[in-house]
Amino acid sequence: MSDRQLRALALPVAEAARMLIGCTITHGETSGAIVETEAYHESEPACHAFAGLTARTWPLFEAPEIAYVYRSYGVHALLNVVVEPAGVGAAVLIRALEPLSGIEQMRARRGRERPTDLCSGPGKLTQALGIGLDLNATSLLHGPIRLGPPLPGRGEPRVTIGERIGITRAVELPWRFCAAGNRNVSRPWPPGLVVGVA
DNA sequence: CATGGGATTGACT
DNA sequence: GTCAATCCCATGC
Repeated sequence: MSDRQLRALALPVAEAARMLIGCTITHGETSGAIVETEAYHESEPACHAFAGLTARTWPLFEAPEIAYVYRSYGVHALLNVVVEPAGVGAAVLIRALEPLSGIEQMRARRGRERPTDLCSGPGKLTQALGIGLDLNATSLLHGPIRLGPPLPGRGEPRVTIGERIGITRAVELPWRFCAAGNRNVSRPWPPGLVVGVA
């Protein structure tokens, strides 16, 4: 992570979520570029931290640069980047990656062949990268999971902004960010959902 | 202490 | 389009 990237994690969560588009996630031999994120903040009821400091949510209130990994629907592990200063419950959900390396290992773990089936969803990408609940609250700077800056030569990705997916509360917040036109996003945009491009 | 509900996915009609 | 899997946690009695 560059100094600029590190400072971005202290920004308000929606800003951090947009900055993380294009950054890389690495675990072992597998890695990918982030193409879809969502912001979650303690002030709104879709965020786990809305419930306050509990046995489940405590990592959200730690200093940034650690992972928050939790079990979804009793089945999947979902990966978040904890952001904003310690004491503030906020995190960015990593919803999709563009596979970069270790693709054969991803195929083996996922039981799928097509590259767009490997990391095109928050539960898929943790399976493809071998990220489980045991990595909750671990450092994203020192590993085992590593967060890295965008690949050189790609330029600033165009980012589309819309409403978050799969939630029932605070649905109106425009806190979903996608690399424009990338085929690895978890779901295409329903007509009329896009509210802006950054 | 019982219960309900997901920041999802894949299989199936 | 529908639906089950599966389990931890938050909530409420």
